[in-house]
Amino acid sequence: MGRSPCCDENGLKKGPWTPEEDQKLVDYIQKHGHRSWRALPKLAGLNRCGKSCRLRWTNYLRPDIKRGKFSEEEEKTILNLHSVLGNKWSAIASHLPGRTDNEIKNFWNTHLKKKLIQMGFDPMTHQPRTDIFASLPHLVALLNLKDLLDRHPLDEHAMRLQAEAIQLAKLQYLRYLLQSATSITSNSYTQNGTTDMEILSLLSQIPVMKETPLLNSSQLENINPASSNPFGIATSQPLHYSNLLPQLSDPQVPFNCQPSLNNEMGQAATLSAMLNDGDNSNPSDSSWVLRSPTPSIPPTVTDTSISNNLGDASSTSSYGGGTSSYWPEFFLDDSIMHQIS
DNA sequence: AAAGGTCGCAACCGCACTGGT
DNA sequence: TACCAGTGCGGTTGCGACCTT
Repeated sequence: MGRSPCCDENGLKKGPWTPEEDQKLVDYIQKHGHRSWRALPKLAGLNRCGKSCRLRWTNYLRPDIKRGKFSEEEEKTILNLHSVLGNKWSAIASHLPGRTDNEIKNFWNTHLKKKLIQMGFDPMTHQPRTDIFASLPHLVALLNLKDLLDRHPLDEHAMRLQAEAIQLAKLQYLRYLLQSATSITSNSYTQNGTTDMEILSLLSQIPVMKETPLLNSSQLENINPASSNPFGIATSQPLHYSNLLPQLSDPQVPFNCQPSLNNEMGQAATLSAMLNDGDNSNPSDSSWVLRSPTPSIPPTVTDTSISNNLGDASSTSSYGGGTSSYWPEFFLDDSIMHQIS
């Protein structure tokens, strides 16, 4: 309020800076500093507004700026800090010497955000997306692709990549089941307006996986809100996951490994065990150990493998490729991955 | 080889907020 | 309290590089 825009004067140059302009700005700041950005352009002999000079200096010309690609370490730092700080780019930049907030923002918007979305994580919450219905058609296509590939075997490398993608699809699928079980108990419409019948229609398109059946047809039918959910609990009653997770009260299970009511993966693990083997819900089973929210060992599924399977070979990052200390919350232990597969 | 499309990045715009006077 | 300069941020644009057809 009560403040005039800094760039409302006519005749001031905009757009890309020339090397001559850069030199003028650098020379002036090195000699006199930048006490007043508004006065600086005239004093430095530049036909620019003060704000433009400030941005050019802080985002490009500052001598301590580091240019070039972000390292894997920087990428992990950004992901970690963003999960805590959100879009506080300057705060994040303060932990990355030589990087500007604008540079980090651009890197986030062009790379990291896409990567998280591609992997099924909400880029704002860093948790598995709850609007899984939105990506369900994508997963259906993925599973149909597997069905196709089963009939047309690939070489060993391609098959390994395909298997990783299928594992991820299964995880997404389990999350979907949990989400649907919850939403079914409260509302027949999901957040994005998808009806349960539409979801069932999509589910019916998923080919049966002979070697690793996740659900048989009757279990699929049980998702129908008109009958009951996969837990065999009347849908008119809310789900109480604590009833399904006796290990919650097991003092031998480390606190950060105990799935809470909000821990989707804990619920997914429970469900996966129930679906794969009705008697396999023994809480003392070592495979129940879950990753803490900041696991030291990342999962084996890489974005590269996923993108390869999805036909997008543009992403080559090694995110989650073996040394990352960052991972969105609630990812499954390898042993659970084995249970699922 | 050329045209069109896509992507990544630097830079800009507008607004909100903070702190000093 | 009002004004002003500086700063932070989300959103957007322009353009060059690269890719695809």
